Formats: sequence, C-alpha cells, structure tokens
Amino acid sequence: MQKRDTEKNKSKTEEIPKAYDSNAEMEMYELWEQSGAFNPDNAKTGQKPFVMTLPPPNANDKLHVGHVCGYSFEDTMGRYNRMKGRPTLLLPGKDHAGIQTEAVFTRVLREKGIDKWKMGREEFYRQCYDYCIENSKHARAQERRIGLSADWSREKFTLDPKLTEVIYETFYKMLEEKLIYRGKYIVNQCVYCRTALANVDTEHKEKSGIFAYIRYPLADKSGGRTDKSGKHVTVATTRPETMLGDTAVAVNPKDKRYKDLIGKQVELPLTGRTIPVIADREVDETVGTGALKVTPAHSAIDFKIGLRHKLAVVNVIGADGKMTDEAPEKYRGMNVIECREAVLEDLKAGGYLEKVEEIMHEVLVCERCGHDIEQIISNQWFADVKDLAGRAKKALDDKKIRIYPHSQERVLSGWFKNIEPWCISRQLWWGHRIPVWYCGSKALYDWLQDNPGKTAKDYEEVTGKKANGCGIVIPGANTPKKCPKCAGARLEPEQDVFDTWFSSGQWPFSTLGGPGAPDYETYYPTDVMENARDILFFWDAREIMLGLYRTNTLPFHTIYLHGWILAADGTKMSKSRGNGVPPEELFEKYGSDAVRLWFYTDTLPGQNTPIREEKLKGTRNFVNKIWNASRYVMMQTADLPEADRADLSGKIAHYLEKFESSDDDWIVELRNTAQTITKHIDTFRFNLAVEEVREYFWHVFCDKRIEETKQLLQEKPADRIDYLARLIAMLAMQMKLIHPFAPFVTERVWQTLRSYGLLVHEDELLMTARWPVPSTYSKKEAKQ
RNA sequence: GGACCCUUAGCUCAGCUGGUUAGAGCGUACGAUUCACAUUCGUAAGGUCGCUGGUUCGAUUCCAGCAGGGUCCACCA
Repeated sequence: MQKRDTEKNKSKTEEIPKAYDSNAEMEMYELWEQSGAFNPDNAKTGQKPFVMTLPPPNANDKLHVGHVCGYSFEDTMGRYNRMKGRPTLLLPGKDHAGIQTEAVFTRVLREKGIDKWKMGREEFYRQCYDYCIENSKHARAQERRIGLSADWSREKFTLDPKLTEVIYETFYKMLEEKLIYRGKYIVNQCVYCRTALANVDTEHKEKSGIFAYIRYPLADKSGGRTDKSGKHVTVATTRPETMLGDTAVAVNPKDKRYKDLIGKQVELPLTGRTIPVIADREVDETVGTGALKVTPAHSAIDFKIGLRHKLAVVNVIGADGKMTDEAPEKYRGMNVIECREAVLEDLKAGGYLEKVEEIMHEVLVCERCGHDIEQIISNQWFADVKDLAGRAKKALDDKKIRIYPHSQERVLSGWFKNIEPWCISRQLWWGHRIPVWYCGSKALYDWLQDNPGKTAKDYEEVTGKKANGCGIVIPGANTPKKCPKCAGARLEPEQDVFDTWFSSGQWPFSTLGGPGAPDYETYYPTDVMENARDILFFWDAREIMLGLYRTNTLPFHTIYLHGWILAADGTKMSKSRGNGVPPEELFEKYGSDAVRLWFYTDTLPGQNTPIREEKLKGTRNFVNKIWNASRYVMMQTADLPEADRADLSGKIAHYLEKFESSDDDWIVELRNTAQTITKHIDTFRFNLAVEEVREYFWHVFCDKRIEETKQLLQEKPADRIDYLARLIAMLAMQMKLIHPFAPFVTERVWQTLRSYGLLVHEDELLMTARWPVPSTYSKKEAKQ
C-alpha cells in the first residue's frame, strides 16, 4: 500500500516540468476568469471597495508596450487590494478616440480607394464602428495575456448608449448653467483634419521659415494713397500672406521711433486699403521692427488687440486652409503656401519688400496629424472651466489628490491656474454628436449671437435669407417635434461632435452608470488613476474637473504616472520609425510575468527607459527560479506515505495560521520582508517592492533556507515533516507576496501545491488568498 | 520666455525623510557543478556618486550657481 502511494506520488512529481512554461500562462487566466473573482460583486467581505476605471486604449488599434506596461501596474494594485480583502473592481474599456480614429479610418478607406465624403456620414460611422469593434478584440486578447484581472462583465466603450446618456446629461447641465456656450472666437484649425482643436490638441514644433520685412507706406492726410514723402513703417512677419487680412499696425506706446505715427493711416499694399497705426502695450519693441502687423482673424494675440481697439476683422483664410473671398480676388482659392509665394512676389514687384530672412521658429501643428495649424475665427462650442479648474487646483494644492511623481502636482496646478475656455466642438463624424437643435437654422443662431439685440426678422432683412424659426438652441438627443418657444418645426440638428476628452473626462463615473446608478453608488469614487505622463492634461485634468462638477467629489485620490518605454536606442518608439516592439513578441519570448517584473523596476514615475532584452532575460530567469525552487520543495514530499502527508499538511496550515505571531527565526525574517514589501506597495514604490521580493526569494530563501534545510534533513531525519512544513509554508507565503507582480507562475505553483494536498485550509485560488500581513505604516506617512 | 526632470560601476538604472567599507540587473574575468534550476552556484575586477561653492560634527542625499541631456508649457509677430 505504502509502496503504491510512493510510486503514485513519484510519477506525479515527474510530471512537474523542469523549466517553467510561460506559454501555458493562459490556463491560469481561464481558472481565474471562470471563478468569477474578477467581479467584485462576488467578494464576500464588507470592506470598502478598491476601484480603478482603467484608462481605455484607443479602439482603432492594437496595444503597444506602453499600454501593457500601464495594465501591469493597474493589475498589481488591483490584485494587492483584492488580496487585502477589498472588493476590487478594475473596470476595462475602449475609447472611440474621435479625431485620431477618424484620421486612421479615413486613411484605411483611402487605401481601399474609397472617398469618405462620397460614402457619407452615416455609412462612415457604421463602418468605423465595426472597425473599432473588430480591433478591440485584439486589444482584449492582449489585456488578458498580460494577466489583467479586470471585470469583463462591466467592460465599456465610450460610445455605448448608457455612457452617451451620462455625457449628455453633463452637457445639458453645463448648458443650463451657462458653463457651456456657443461663441465666435479665434480657434486652432487643422485644415487637414478639417476641424477646430483645443489648445491641448496642438503642439509646438521647430521648423524653418521666413521672416519677411514689409513696408507699409504712410498714407496722405486725406486718407488716400501713398504719402509723397516716401515715409513708411516696416513690419516683420513669418506669415506674409496674412497681411491681406491686416486691419492695423500696432506699436508700443513707449517706442520713440514710432511716436509720431500713432493715429496715422498707412497703406496696406496689394489690397487698396489703408489701416491705422495704433498703440498697444502688448507690443514688444525688441521683436522684429517693433511694429506689429495686426491680423485679428488669424492670430490669437492680434485677436485680443483687435478686441481692445475695436478693429475690423478680415477673414482671409478659410476653414479649409484656402484664401477666402475677403482676400483680394487674385489670391482667392489659393492655399496658404501658394498665397505666401504670390504675395511675396507681388510685394517685391511693388517695391514693398525690404528683405526676407531665413529663420528657425516654432510653429503650431496638429497633435494628431502633424500638419500646420491655422488660426481662424469661427463659431464653436466652448466650456468655461475656470471655476472648475479653480476647484481642481485647490484639491490638488490641498493634497487631496496625490500624483506620483509629486513634481507633476505643481505642473498640473499651474495648468489649472492658466486655463482658458475649452473648445469642445469638433467638425468630425466620429464621436458623440453634440445634442442640440437650432430653431430655424444654425446660421440664424450664430448671426443672432454675433448681433446682440437683433431678431430673426432683422436677420432676414440683413442677410436676405429666410429665418424659418426664432433661432434658439434646443438641447436634446432626439429630434424635438417643435420649438418650445415659437412652435416652429424647422429644426436643424448640430452636426459637430464632442471633443473626445469631453467624454473620456467623465470615464470614472460614466462607466459606473453616472450619479444614482447602482454601480455608481457602490463603487464611486474610485481610488487610483494610472496612466502615462503624456495625457495628464488631456485626461486626468479633465477627469478631476468634470468629476467635481458632476459628482461633487474627486473621482480618485491618487494619480500614478508610469514611465515611457523607449526603443533600445533610446528614441521614442513609433510606427513611422518602425522601431516599435509588439507586446506579443515579448510575451512569447519571456512570458508575461517576466515582462511585468521588468516594468516594475524600470518604468518608474517620471522616468523614460529604453527596452533592454538582457533585463527581460534576467526577470525571466527569476520566474524560472520561482518555478524550480517550488518544484524542488514539492519533490521532497513525493515519497511521503499518506499518513505523513496528512501530518505535513496540518503542520503547514499551522505555520500559515501562526505567521503573524510566530517567533521562529526564519518566519520572523520572512514576516519582516513581507512588511517591507507591503509598505513599498502602499507607498507606490513598486520597484523597491520587487527588489525586496527578488532579493529575499532568491538569495535568502533559495540560497540559504533551502540549502540549510537540505542539511537539516540529513542530520535529523526524524524531524523531516517539521522542516518540510516550515519550508512549504514559507514558499506559500511568498507566492502570496509575489502574486501581485507575477500572477501566473505563482498561481501555478499554488495550484500544484494544492493538487499535492499541501494547502488544504487555504483558498482554492491564490488570487483570492489573504495577504499575509497588515499595512503597518500610518496613513499620514503614506501621504507624504 | 517660463517650469519640471535627469547626470551614481562598461551598459541600463536603484538608493524613502543626510550617518559605518555607495547597491542591483546585465556585461566582464576566473572557478564550480552526476545536487530543483547551465534559465544554476561561487569568487573577483570595476565608481573623485556632472562641476563649483555653501549649510552641517558629517552630503551621493539639503541649498545656491554652473555645464550637459531630456520633457512640458507659452499669443514673440
């Protein structure tokens, strides 16, 4: 009987493979998923939930290494808190990513020879939706592969009807409170994407350009043509074509050179117009010639000067980047580059061009497509977020929200301080349509806004167009039957969509159903927001503001910003460079656990790290070490008769139960290590936690305790069961400590231990096992 | 123009609130290994902790300045 058992167990041990097979990781994932442990509703404790709404990757593409890096940190926090007994919700999702997806899918269509404009909005939307749903499948597989313990039953897409409803409610509320309004301002226009953009959607890029010095001759006293004296004022500009829209020349009032010119008229070459010379304190005497050509329609600073001096506005560049009908006939329809050359040529021919310098300067480009931004005046929807930003700033300054790294707190605070109205409308098809209707027409509404005090009747008289309504705006998702004010039935829907960040800024509560919904009541506010530094302003900032607005609560108390992963040569990974490393390649070569372990040590907050294959080999070796040490320990039990095995199992349980109070030297040492690890996780120092884990497991447990146990077993064979029990208990404890970082290998060890009947009183799954030590640091300490 | 970060061994980086011989991984050199693991083990070499001042009994750690690298913000036409 005893012999048969021995043989049975021996053959069982031989089944344990010699090297850890990371390709079998997904077997463990299936185990977790089937258990229902990802869903916090199944948690049995009454503790406060731990919640993270995971930043949704763009639905239009596969994940890159940066995404799986973020997921690794998110999952570690989730698993740790779940083991601490908190019902844990990691809520996954995908983002429709408005402008970017529209650009990507437009290109996809173009490659197939399909023109988006011919296809039409509805069909485009339908196909783009399918495209995103299809692409999301791939991302979802990658999310599982990295081990993300997310609640898939709650997965969301930003365009889901329920989320849309919540977002619309926010809009209606802000509209009613006049925090959202439609207005005519100078905005950034990407003529390539054909839409207005918020400041944050643009970036500065150094490019070579020209600095043209242009003479504006003094007009004679009658306001007519050139003064015979030949006097002139020279302006310098990088954008000569915009001179066609100039309505003044501004000089600093203190500038002696131009003192006499203030109030006089100068001739604007090529246009037949004359414009005044004005004095404005914002003009910098040291730049260029000290005389600034003022183009209110196409420069933000000029727009402001224009408002101050009530200057006329001449729109010469259209939303499509072509010269408008307000430009002299010759230039109409040209794009800005063509027009620039034509203007320079004509200025030269007329003797107005003094000189042209080649310079390097910063230009605004579209954050998504890289094309030059045009500043134009147009009617857009704006959110006045000044008050919200003030509240957000206060919360930040009061340390109600902590950012890792802390240095970003001041950066974000400064951003809140200098906030400007946020342009939330985009002239795109892909996104949430702004839910308003115009009585009569949008044109009527905008005309009435531009002409305060006027009526629809005035509109008809002035423009010669039919008003067809009273020109009010009617909020609502569905077509209203008639105008509530004038009962008119001619209602024009708004075509613009929301800025993507208006919807993703509501992610922490929109995904939970919004205020009042059961999930919201249970799981809001969330705890930690984890993402990369590059979307701090886009995303975290908006979440704080809109969270405060809609819920009167901060949506989370901590922002953890993981570092960037660069290509091996230290440059940014990018598709165009072709130096990106697909996550799959890393998973296959090293296994998910090894990839995760590398992230924790190298992609620290505020740090950019090149991908290092040697390091991944190192972490893979560590994973294998975990496996082999466990394999050895388990093998020691293989030849035990059943009776001894039961004895062993009981003693292991005893060690585990007494873990917090034991005075056994080895256990005390492990407990201290566990406390250090706990403290590091609680203070978001994942690198130190993993260092501690590795140092202890490899160089203490393996190199010392296992080796010493080998000795003891030889010297005192009678105490064999005791020694083995201690060793196995120590192993099991460490599986718990390592699990948040390397979930797959530790779960497999756990399962193998269980299949040997060695963890009879412990949880079936390691992922729901109890964390072995409490947090010992004080709350105060953690906040510092 | 403003702000932030980085500069520590050949490489990539740790080093929390200042304190005995400054650490890790990888790499290098030499050696071990019929033992759970060659995805192992041992030993060793290798650093004026960017530079210059300051605070201190004592600074890689705090402060100031400088140099180099990186990032972000910004309406220099």
